[in-house]
Amino acid sequence: MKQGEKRATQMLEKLRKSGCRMTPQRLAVIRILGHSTHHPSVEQIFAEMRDDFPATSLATVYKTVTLLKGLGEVLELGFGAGSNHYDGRLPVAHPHLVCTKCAKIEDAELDSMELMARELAEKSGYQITNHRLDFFGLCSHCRPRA
Amino acid sequence: MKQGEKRATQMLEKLRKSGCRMTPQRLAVIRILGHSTHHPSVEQIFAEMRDDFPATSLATVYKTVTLLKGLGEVLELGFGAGSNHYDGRLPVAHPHLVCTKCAKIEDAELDSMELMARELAEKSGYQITNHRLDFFGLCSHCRPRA
DNA sequence: TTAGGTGCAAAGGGTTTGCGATGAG
DNA sequence: CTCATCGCAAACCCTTTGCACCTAA
Repeated sequence: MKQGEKRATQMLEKLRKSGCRMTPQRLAVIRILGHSTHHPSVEQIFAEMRDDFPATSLATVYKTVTLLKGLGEVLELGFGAGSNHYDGRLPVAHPHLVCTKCAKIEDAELDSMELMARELAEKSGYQITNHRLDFFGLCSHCRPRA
Repeated sequence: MKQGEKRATQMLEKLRKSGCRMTPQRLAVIRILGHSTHHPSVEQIFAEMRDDFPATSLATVYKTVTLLKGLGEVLELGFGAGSNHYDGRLPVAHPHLVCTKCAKIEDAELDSMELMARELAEKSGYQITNHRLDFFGLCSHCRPRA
C-alpha cells in the first residue's frame, strides 16, 4: 500500500517539524491511520496495535490521535463529543449553523440537500435514509468586525 | 407563540395515539421543545423545567426526549453518541456515507460542498470555517436485494 | 541528561438502566 | 385498581487527566 505509506511519512514529517518525539507507539498509530480507509475509532486503532505492542495503553492512542488532530493531520468524525441537542419544531434532517464561539445553533437555509442525497444514492448504491449537515464557524455576532 | 403551541399540540396528539400517558413532566418537555428555536440540549430543557417542576429528574427528560425521537417528533443533533472515528488519509472536511447496519464508513464523492458553504456564508453572515456532512443508510451490501 | 512520552488508574461528562414509589387512565 | 411513568442512584461508555516511570534526542 504505497499511498498509505506516503501519508504516514507526511504525518511523521509534520510531527518532527512540530518538535515532537518519535516513539514506536506513535509510529504504529500513524501507520494505521495512514493505511486505513475504514475510518477507525480509537478503540479499533488500539486493537490493531495490540498485535505489535501488547503493552500499549488506550490513553496513549487517545493522546496521539488528539495530537495529530491538533496538527490537522487527521479528520475527526465526531459521533461522541459534547452533548446532543434537539429540534422539536422541524423533526426532519436539515442543515444547521453552529457558532464555535457562543455555541448557538441555528437552522440553515439550503434546499439542494434532497437532490444531493438522491444523486449520491445512485452513485454509491446506498439506500440513504437520513443525513446530517452542520456548518461550523463564527456567527455574525461573534465574528471579528470588518 | 402560536407556532410553538401548534407543534406542542401535534406532539401531544402523536403521544396519545401511540398509547402513551400524559404527565405534567412530558407536557413540560413537549412545550419547551415545541417553542424552542435554539435547539436545546437535555440539560437545557431540564434547566428550563426546574422553574415549574423543581422535582423533575434529568432521567425523565432523557426518557421523554428519547421517546419523542423514536416517534419521529424531534430531530436529534448528535454531538455525543457513540465513539469518534478518524480519517488520516484525507484530513479535511468531506462527506461520508455511514451504513446504519454494518457501521461501515466510506468517503462520499460530492464536490459542491465548497460552493454551498460559500453561498451559505453570504446568506447567513457566518464566517464558516468547517463543516460536517454525513449520509446515513444501508450500503449496497446491507440493503435488501432488489 | 532531561524534557517529553508512556501506562496505569482514577476522574469526568453525557447517557442509560434498575427499581421501588407514584399517579394517570 | 393497574401499569406506565417518575425520581433517584448506580452503572455505562467514551474520553481526559494526574502522576511516577521511562526513553528519544
